[in-house]
Amino acid sequence: MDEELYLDSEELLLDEDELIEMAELFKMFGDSTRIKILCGLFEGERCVQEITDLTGSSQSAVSHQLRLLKQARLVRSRRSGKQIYYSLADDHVKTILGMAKEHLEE
Amino acid sequence: MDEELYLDSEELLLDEDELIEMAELFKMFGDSTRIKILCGLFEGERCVQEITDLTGSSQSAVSHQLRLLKQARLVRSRRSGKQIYYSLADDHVKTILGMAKEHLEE
DNA sequence: TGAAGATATGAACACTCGCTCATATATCAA
DNA sequence: TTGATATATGAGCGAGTGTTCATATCTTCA
Repeated sequence: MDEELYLDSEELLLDEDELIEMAELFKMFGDSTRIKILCGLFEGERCVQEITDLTGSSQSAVSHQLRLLKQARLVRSRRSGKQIYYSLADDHVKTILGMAKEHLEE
Repeated sequence: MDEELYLDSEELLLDEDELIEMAELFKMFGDSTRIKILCGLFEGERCVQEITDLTGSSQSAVSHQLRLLKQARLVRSRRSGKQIYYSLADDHVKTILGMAKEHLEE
């Protein structure tokens, strides 16, 4: 059994659980609606209605996706009156998307 | 129509095509078999048989995944006799996986 | 309390994905 | 050429995904 994979000089080790966790994380970035949402939050928090307008998807679709993004701890939410405001949970989101852009530009 | 999304101070702009391209890229990372394969190539090129042993998947499954990774330009291949050796096409792969690991460790 | 607005949720459906199984292709050695 | 080894490929299947539609929940205001 290869329970752990030794990866490189940077000591990147992954066991079976981390592997699955990592795949789950990347799945979140693997949909253009979700990327739109995440990019829409780059400049700061936005309520669902704003995000819906931004992405051009339906309110329901956006809400379902926001739930997934929240479960993956990529976004946070806070209620203010009738609206719920979402924001990026982590600066790594920006970094990861930026890295991907660089890759695609080659 | 929001044909372009202005994203942040780092000038990350994405049009509709780039958005889809980026989602396609991340989909490649969204499966633990493929991550295993990519990680297995961190230290250098390996032939299909080695990769198959490394991942614990079937030869056929690995071959299918390698084809996808190649289409996504994440790996290259070269033949040497009966074997075909695969290697990472890009150092960004390491960087992206490393970034994800950092994110998960928080 | 009741109506209206904002968001979330569940069911259903079409579509995609990753696997297996069988088979094809390619290369080498005898 | 024949057989053996290495890899690729196509069909088919079960599981998962993203959307829509209808409806539920939560909040404010009158």
